[in-house]
Amino acid sequence: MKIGELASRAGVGTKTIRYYEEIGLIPEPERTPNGYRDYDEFAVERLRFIRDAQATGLSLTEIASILDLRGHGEGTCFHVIDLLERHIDDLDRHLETLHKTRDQLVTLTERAKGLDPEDCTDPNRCQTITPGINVGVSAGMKTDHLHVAGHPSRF
Amino acid sequence: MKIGELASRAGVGTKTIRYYEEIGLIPEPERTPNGYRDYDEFAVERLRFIRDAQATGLSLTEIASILDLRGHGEGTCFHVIDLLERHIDDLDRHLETLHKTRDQLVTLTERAKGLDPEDCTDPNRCQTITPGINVGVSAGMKTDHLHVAGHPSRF
DNA sequence: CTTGACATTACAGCCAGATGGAAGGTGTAC
DNA sequence: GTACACCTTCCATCTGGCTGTAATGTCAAG
Repeated sequence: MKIGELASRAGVGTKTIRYYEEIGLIPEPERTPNGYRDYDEFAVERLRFIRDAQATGLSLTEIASILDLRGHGEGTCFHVIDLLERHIDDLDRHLETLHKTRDQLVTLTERAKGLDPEDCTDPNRCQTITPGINVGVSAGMKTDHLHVAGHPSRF
Repeated sequence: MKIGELASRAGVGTKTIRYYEEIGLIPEPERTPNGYRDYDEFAVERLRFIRDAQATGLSLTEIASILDLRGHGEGTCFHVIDLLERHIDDLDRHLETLHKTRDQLVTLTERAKGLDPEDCTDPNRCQTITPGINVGVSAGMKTDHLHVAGHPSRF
């Protein structure tokens, strides 16, 4: 399949695919006689995996090291297993914060809805975030080593 | 409290705080006679909220619009409530993907551990991602409008 | 009265992760 | 045979969110 089809099936742009190839995240595909990239089914899988892994906070570089486990000897294997285990750990903590903050956002929304719309023009009443809203959340949450993909990356 | 104390209490850098002020995410604080920024307790709350909201995938601009609900009239209120509701929705879907992908990463790790280390040098065996690993995951997951903060933002 | 940690501003630079555009080749449908 | 979508490479640019640097000011402790 050509790059355009792969792109639409995997839900990314063609630019992105070429970029991934350039940084070694996906292997160079076969080429048709006219020079067009020619992908197989597996490529769709791989791109989807990349998207999901990215969503968990793995960087493209980390994903590359996971995808490229073969042919690098024990050391790399252990390194990657370690990376994965630490990441899963961080991810679990992140999920916890996420759940808590989600609930906080719900509270915030309820509150915003509960306000009399007329009060919205009153600078003293329609302030959605107030002291106390965060009580019990974010205390001691250390999720620092975990990070998420760059800006235009949508979940 | 001075910027340094606020920074360490909220778990961010002083640069970050000044940057937030610059983009209007936090209000300009009082100044001491010598020109130093002077913050109150509420500022710590606010910064923590920002961190958590950011972790759920809200951009700083979106957070700003939530934080700045007052004094903008009904329209803005409804707009923000809408933003929040859609975001919570997206977040729920994202959490689902995240949980699934987490499990997938666990599987991947188990698999990597199960491989005989000697095979790691064999390009044909130690390929951690293979067709099939993603089966049942990422199908139809559309979390597109949700996005996460820029690159150095750690969870 | 100097050292050292802190603060100030202004502005440049960095990073991941794309994204855009120019200039040109390909291929199929009408 | 020409429109039109789609492909190619190369290179520049954008975005979000910081982060660093320089040049300078403030202030408490020893």
